[in-house]
Amino acid sequence: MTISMHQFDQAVWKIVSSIPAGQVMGYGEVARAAGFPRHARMVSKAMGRSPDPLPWYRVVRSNRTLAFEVGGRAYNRQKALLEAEGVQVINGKVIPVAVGDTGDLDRLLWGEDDS
DNA sequence: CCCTTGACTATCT
DNA sequence: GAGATAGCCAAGG
Repeated sequence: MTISMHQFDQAVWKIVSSIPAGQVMGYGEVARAAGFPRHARMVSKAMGRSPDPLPWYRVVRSNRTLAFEVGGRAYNRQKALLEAEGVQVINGKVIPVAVGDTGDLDRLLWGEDDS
């Protein structure tokens, strides 16, 4: 018989729900962890098919950016949820809690400018 | 069966 | 670092 994507879905749900708060995973990472490399695009569909709410907002692109258009509705929702867990999101880019202070970054995060 | 879509990724310019 | 290009793979029309 055919091995349906059911397996994939279950694996994805399990992995995504296991992502600790304040941490994020890439779509490709999730797919790989689920045992289905190169199925990054399917991860989103699998999450959408989940019967239970998942921390979908902890899943980002491989380059650590949000998958939605900056400023978009879904984007703002994901950004808010992430920041509620201490994860900074600047212009679509996700910054982990343990961010190195380089001064430049400091200014970026605090939105400071010359005076 | 062919073509389009998409919450993607890697590589090159 | 940003934009373009190619590869990827399942689902739906």
